[in-house]
Amino acid sequence: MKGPWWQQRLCDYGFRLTNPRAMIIGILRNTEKHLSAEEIYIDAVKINPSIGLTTIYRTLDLFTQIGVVQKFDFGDGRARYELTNNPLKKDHHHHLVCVKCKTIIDYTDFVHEELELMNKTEKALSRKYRFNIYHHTVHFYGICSQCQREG
Amino acid sequence: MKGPWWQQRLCDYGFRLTNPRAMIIGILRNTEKHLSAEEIYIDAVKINPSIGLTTIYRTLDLFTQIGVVQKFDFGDGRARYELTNNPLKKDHHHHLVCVKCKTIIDYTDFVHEELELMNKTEKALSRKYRFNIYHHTVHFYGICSQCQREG
DNA sequence: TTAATTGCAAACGGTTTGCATGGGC
DNA sequence: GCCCATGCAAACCGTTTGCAATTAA
Repeated sequence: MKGPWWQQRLCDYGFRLTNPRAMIIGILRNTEKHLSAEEIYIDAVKINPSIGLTTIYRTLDLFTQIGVVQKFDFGDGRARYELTNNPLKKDHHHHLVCVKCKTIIDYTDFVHEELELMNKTEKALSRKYRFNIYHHTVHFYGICSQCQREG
Repeated sequence: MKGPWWQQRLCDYGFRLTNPRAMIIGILRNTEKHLSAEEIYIDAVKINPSIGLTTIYRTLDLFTQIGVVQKFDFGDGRARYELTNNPLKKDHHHHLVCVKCKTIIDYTDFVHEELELMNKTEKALSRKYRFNIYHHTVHFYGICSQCQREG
């Protein structure tokens, strides 16, 4: 085979389980959470203690660029990643964020209605701007009830 | 007057123009851009050379919490701020982001339709979760046409 | 005279980079 | 042998914090 591994077809990755790519995909496949690079690293070390955090970052960056994983920013100062089309995930990224205490609420209200519009918008934007769109986020920012009470 | 300045009514701020609050509001009022803390600092230094970056951060954080400014994260590693209800701004935060070259496109398509749904959702979420919502963002992530071409 | 505000420098924390080593065709 | 991949340590960079000094009421 010629060229770096990620330019080859993704489905025929024939590497060992201790391989960074295999580990990261495996870890992300088995969780419903949004894992940070460090959380993935902690899990990866259990499989292959000699892996480095740098490799995790580099692999995740590549995966993000080729669309295998999605990178999210929840405003807590660290990026979070999840596998594209993970069947375990409901895959809705609609959040209520408190700008004071940084609490994040995953809301599920109106998601159906929103998704309908989002998908329609996504299609139209893809066409118009020739973007290959992987995912979207909807964030509402404000003050939670707790913080309102505390003035 | 008793208590810290920000617990007093905001409209009667009677401080000098070299005061951090006055400078930041003035700077944000006169731009259509999303400024980062450092960009605001650079402008502020022109008015009052003795101001420190720390004060900019602290003031912006307070302004964000009391709703005077809105804090945005565009994924470029630095926070960006803008004045709430700035008449210079169209105030729509709907973006297309390329995960490869980090290009950001402000799209205006479907904004009317989206805003309608967003406002409806905002009202319902406010009520249900007792959130005092200031603003929202809609982000689509993917690969731009340029980056698709470059493989 | 008491509390709030500020600037400086240092710390912090997540991420990136330089570089030398190691591994796979 | 030649890329490519990897780990380590150090650098990076936006942001936060400790603290002493200053300012405002």
